[in-house]
Amino acid sequence: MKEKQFKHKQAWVKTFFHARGFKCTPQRLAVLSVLKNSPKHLSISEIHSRVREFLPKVGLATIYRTLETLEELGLVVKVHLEDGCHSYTVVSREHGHPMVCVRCNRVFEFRECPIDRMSKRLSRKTGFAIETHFLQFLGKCQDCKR
Amino acid sequence: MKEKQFKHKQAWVKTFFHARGFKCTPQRLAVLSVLKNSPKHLSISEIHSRVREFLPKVGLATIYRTLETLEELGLVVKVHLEDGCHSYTVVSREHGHPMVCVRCNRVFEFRECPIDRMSKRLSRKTGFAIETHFLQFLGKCQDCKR
DNA sequence: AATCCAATTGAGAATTTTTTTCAATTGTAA
DNA sequence: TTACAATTGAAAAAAATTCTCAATTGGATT
Ligand SMILES: [Zn+2]
Ligand SMILES: [Zn+2]
Ligand SMILES: [Zn+2]
Ligand SMILES: [Zn+2]
Repeated sequence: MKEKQFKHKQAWVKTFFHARGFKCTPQRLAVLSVLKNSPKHLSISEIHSRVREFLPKVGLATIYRTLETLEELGLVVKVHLEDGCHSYTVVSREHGHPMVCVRCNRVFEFRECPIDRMSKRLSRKTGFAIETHFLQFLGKCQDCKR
Repeated sequence: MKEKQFKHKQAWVKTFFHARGFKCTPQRLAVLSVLKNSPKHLSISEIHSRVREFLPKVGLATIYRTLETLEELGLVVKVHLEDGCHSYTVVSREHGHPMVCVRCNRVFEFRECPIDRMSKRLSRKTGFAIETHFLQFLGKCQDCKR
């Protein structure tokens, strides 16, 4: 059951890569899988060491390259924190925004966008043509509250 | 007139530093002034070289330390971009959000916060206690549109 | 105005992070 | 299977950031 779901996902990813002209390599699948299986955002070196558990000879440069690719494909995003913006998390395909727990580092996704609806108003008001926005919430998750 | 305003601002900053237990040094004033006088966001090394026009012997480490301080004091913020989060801009004291032009790099400030009002709803809905949020708009300014 | 002291700085070294290079490997289309 | 462009690993190079420590300095106190 779990395995079937896994295979299904893998297949989907494979198609996804091919449709965009990228090869489906074990390294890319591993990085994606590591991120998908982590409730917390992960730094580059955390990703590296976790990937190495599966593929022991993967180099750090490959992690950098892979994350760049996955980010470009919209499968992962950088997590922006007070002390730097060097960790990553997966995102669903729909436009949503990460809520990051500053205590346990878990990332939840808020699957709404409060910005969309106000974009036009902002444009009208300021003359600025918004193309994209970065929105991220920092706080405490249900478990870490209080 | 302009000079008077400048002096006034300087004095204000001095008080601001002192009230928070920081010294008012030429280096800090220079970094702040460089950022205030730049309509565009600036990278660390851009800041460094501009500061050096006034104070030729300032070291790069001082720029790092100063930016950390100014950020902590809420006088400047990091600008987050697709390809990294390594440049800075000044912000007004009120809570607002930067609109960054991806063409000319100028930063405008949207002096409203669309998030405040929805924070409670989000909390109620998700159980997540928002402490801060990070919102930034990317797009084209009036001059760079079309 | 002179003194004192903790905070800050400059210089450079050290460390860490990121990018580059290139030969070897490997997905994938044919 | 074969062929080839894309991708990778390994190592070096480059860039970014932090650290150390003696010297300096802002500002409080006299
Ligand atoms: Zn938590
Ligand atoms: Zn959004
Ligand atoms: Zn960032
Ligand atoms: Zn512009």
